[in-house]
Amino acid sequence: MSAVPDDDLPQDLESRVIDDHHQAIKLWLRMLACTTRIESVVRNRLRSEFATTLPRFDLLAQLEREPEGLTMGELSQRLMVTGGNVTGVTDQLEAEGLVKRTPRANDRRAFTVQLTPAGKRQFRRMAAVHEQWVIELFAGWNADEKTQVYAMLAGLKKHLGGVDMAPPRRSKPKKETA
Amino acid sequence: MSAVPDDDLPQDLESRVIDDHHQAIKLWLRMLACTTRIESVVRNRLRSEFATTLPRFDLLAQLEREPEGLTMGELSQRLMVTGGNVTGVTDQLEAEGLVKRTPRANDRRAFTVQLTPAGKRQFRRMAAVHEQWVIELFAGWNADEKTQVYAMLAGLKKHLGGVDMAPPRRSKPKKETA
DNA sequence: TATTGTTATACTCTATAACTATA
DNA sequence: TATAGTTATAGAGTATAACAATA
Repeated sequence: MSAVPDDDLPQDLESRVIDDHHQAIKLWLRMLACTTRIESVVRNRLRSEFATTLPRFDLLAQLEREPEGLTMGELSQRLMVTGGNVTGVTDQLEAEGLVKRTPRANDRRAFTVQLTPAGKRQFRRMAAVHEQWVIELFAGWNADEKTQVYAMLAGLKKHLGGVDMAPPRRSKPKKETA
Repeated sequence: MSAVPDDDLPQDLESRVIDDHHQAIKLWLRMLACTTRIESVVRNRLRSEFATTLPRFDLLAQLEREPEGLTMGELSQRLMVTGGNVTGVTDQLEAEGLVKRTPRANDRRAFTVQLTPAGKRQFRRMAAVHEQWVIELFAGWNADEKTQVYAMLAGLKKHLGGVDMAPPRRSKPKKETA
């Protein structure tokens, strides 16, 4: 049926490739298949092993590296989600005793959010296991391959930083905000 | 603040790296940052340019490469989502006139789902633009780099096929299902 | 008036499970 | 009894917008 039998797993998103030889698309679909799979394994394991989610884990990770704490706004920026979401996740973590909000002396609108001692312990426990998972998931690559891809991704990431959400003009450029 | 200034974008998920030198974790976070960014650009543009979503686009793509059509169950497998979701997406696309369900002669429980002529036209229009986006997003890599990563990802993907959702036993192996 | 954070709401995406109609 | 598909429901994850308190 398909003119391109490809080489491995047939029944996943990568098979979205039509019958073409378009390098970028094929690369993208394969890369997406890998990250989707890894992310899904991590999410599942975080849920079954620690009854938590990736956004919660990420929030704790941000706090772990800032012992001084962060404001809600700073968390929102770093996690790249809107403020309402940070409020919700923080509420949950605070109810579980893993983080605490402390009013700021100089600006009574803002809080400092920090890990509690229990939060620190819990996060470190999770982070250690999480790292083993990632090591396991990337065992398909040896150290050299990992280093190589890591270096290449730096270039891609830098490029992506300059790409706009809005598509580039395909028809008349129309004076470009004149 | 952070002992590892890293090299580029400071305020995103990659900054989830703590101050360690753990190769696999650093690689994973950088890879995730890239794919998240690309996926988010694609989702946004699909919405703003074509008022559609990635799952809808993916379903159309599956049908486009199978002119004979697919059953709901086959779509479910290929898109790696449960049946109820396929029903929902198919309902929407059918309402928009892009796909059609045809009862099967031999098994009256099942349908053949196919693109309508309008669906074919619409998908091809979207696919062409989508490919340009992906080319633009991967312009940070030259042809050699793309080829190299594509090849390496094959190995990673193959490895991931053998990784279980459940974490490997970390304590007593306990007879391993005897 | 602008900013910090919260609340309310809604939509996408996905899963599970009960259900219908065939087989 | 098993299978194909649907329906109903729930929950994660995210966004927008109106709002309160403070700056």
